[in-house]
Amino acid sequence: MTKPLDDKEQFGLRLGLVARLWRAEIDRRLATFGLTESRWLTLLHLSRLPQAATQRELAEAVGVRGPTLVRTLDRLEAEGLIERRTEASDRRTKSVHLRAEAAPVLERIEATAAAVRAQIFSDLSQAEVTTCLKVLEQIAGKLGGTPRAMRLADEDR
Amino acid sequence: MTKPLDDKEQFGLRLGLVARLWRAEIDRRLATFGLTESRWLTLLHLSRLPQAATQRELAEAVGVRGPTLVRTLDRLEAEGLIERRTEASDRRTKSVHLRAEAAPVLERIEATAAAVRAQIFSDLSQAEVTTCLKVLEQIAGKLGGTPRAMRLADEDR
DNA sequence: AATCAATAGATAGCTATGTATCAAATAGCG
DNA sequence: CGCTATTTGATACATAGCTATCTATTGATT
Repeated sequence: MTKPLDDKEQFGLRLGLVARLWRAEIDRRLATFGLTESRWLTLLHLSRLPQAATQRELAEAVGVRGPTLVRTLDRLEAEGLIERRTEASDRRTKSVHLRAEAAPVLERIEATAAAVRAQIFSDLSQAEVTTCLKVLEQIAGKLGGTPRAMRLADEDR
Repeated sequence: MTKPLDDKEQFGLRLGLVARLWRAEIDRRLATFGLTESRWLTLLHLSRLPQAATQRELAEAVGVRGPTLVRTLDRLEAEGLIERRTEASDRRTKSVHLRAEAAPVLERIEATAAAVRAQIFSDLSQAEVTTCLKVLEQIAGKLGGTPRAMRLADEDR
């Protein structure tokens, strides 16, 4: 009949579900501002990267592939929040810049992200969060996908 | 270039990233069998639900919305792995059944899932996994109620 | 200098997820 | 009985992820 799943058997499914729920919650809260996860995440990373970051660097920071970022940037550019500039030093690259119009949007993003975190972590200890994060990082390592942020430090290969 | 985000700020991004990596690993391993996550996950739940489960029940178990399941079932049905039957008792509903052709596929799925788990959890203690799972459960609870699939799993303990 | 390999970004096509909406069937209420 | 609300599954459309492939540019080798 129905066989119960142990902790490890449940893990993958639960992980996928929580990731989807989290995304949906953010989408719901930021929808009135015309923002979805891919957009706000891109803006947030952009605001925290050094100026004149290239699309490739930004894609690594966000954790998506090039083509995915291209479409996200297309939208953000159409909305007037960012702009792409061709650099003289290497005309293949385009640096991505926040426009002034993005400032209030970023404020809203920061506030919303903080509110969601407050809701999500209210009953969890720092130790639990840290342990869970460590588990996630180790899993990422096993899956050949070292988080992009860490690979940026390496810079070789 | 380092990430100026603390543990909790990183959490959502890391969660989404690991969920995507996990899915990609499964996709890679099962691709030669014409299976993607949505398909094998659906088959797996179907094999663990009581016979004559309706599409609605199956969607809740898998953790997706109706339209998503409809399309997954369309493919599985086209591949001859499942069949939909209209029930006389309520002609709105359709019960979903595994066909005999699905048996070897399910065997393959179970074996692959076990192999992936072995790879992923090899360096993690049971305590860490349990803590992480507990965190995920609490987050799921905060985010719009307990996921239905989990309630089903919990019920048969 | 010319040629070939590598890199950055863009495009196309696939899969998959979601919301909104629809038709059909059922259930409930007057 | 007849009207309305609810439920079930299907469809349409939008967002977003991926790989494969294309163009332009750069770099390296001969």
